[in-house]
Amino acid sequence: MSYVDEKLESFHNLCRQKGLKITPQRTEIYKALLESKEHPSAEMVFEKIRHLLPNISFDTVNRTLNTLNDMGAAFIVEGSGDVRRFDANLENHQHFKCINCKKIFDFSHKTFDNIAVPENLLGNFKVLRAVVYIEGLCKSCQEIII
Amino acid sequence: MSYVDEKLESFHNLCRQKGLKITPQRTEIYKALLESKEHPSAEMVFEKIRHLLPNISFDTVNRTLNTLNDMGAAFIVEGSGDVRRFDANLENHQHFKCINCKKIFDFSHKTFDNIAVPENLLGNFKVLRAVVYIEGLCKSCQEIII
DNA sequence: CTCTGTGCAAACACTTTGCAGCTAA
DNA sequence: TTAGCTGCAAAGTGTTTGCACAGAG
Repeated sequence: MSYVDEKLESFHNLCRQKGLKITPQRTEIYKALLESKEHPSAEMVFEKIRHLLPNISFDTVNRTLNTLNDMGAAFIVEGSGDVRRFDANLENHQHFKCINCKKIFDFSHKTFDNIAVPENLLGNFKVLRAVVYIEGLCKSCQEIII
Repeated sequence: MSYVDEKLESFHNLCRQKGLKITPQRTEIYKALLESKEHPSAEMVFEKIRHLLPNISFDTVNRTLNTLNDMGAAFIVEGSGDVRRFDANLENHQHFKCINCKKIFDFSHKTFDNIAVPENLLGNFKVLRAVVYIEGLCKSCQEIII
């Protein structure tokens, strides 16, 4: 079974477990997100799958992406301002975001996986996600802007 | 000279340096942001200063906050989704954001200041900001949601 | 058969823009 | 005086909601 098929199967299991129905839309949206490396926005996912499901509405895409985020099958990429971007890759990895072209680049730096959350926080807060996130200019934007 | 006055003076210097005019609106908006600990949104800043400048428009507040961000006197707080929140505290510190009530709590953890950016990133990207950001539930929201 | 999900449209919330008059330098 | 700034209004952009019908379980 391929990687995507495996992921799809556990996604379907997660749906069942949460009492959510497995619809072609949900499946395609999840698959599109899984296969994309660009951390797409709702709009980008919509464009990606409208040829597969010609009748799908943008709202369904948007709503479903929120559902994926709520159920934990994907998450909204951290960032400052701008449109929501989604990521179905739950493996430990970090993001570099170009503040000019808004492209998001994955990178993986062991030290940033499971960074130690300070003790005094743990007492008062329930930590759900500790994220290291880097912002700057990507190669091509550095050249353009100077 | 008080802390706020000092900050205000260097803000005014920064304005002059960038060729931006020092207007009462700009000053009050910057001051409100500086004195606030809640990482306010444009709306929150607007509410905070409208009694000082009764004729100020929301747009000026919003526009000015963007200007502060552009000129480097403040920045947009990282997060996932939601309204833009601003911070004029440029000192090293980290944020914990409650995903339920959206409150942002500052904390300071030496290890997270100036975290070492991986070498292979530095070659390809111009790093402007490396952020550690923690998301979860604050004490009161943990109790309510359960 | 039942109950959730979808598509459509409209509403919302937040942010940006254009412009005329105003004001800091 | 003259650039840049402000206030107002309007337009944009992205996201959410309400509802009837369709479709998964």
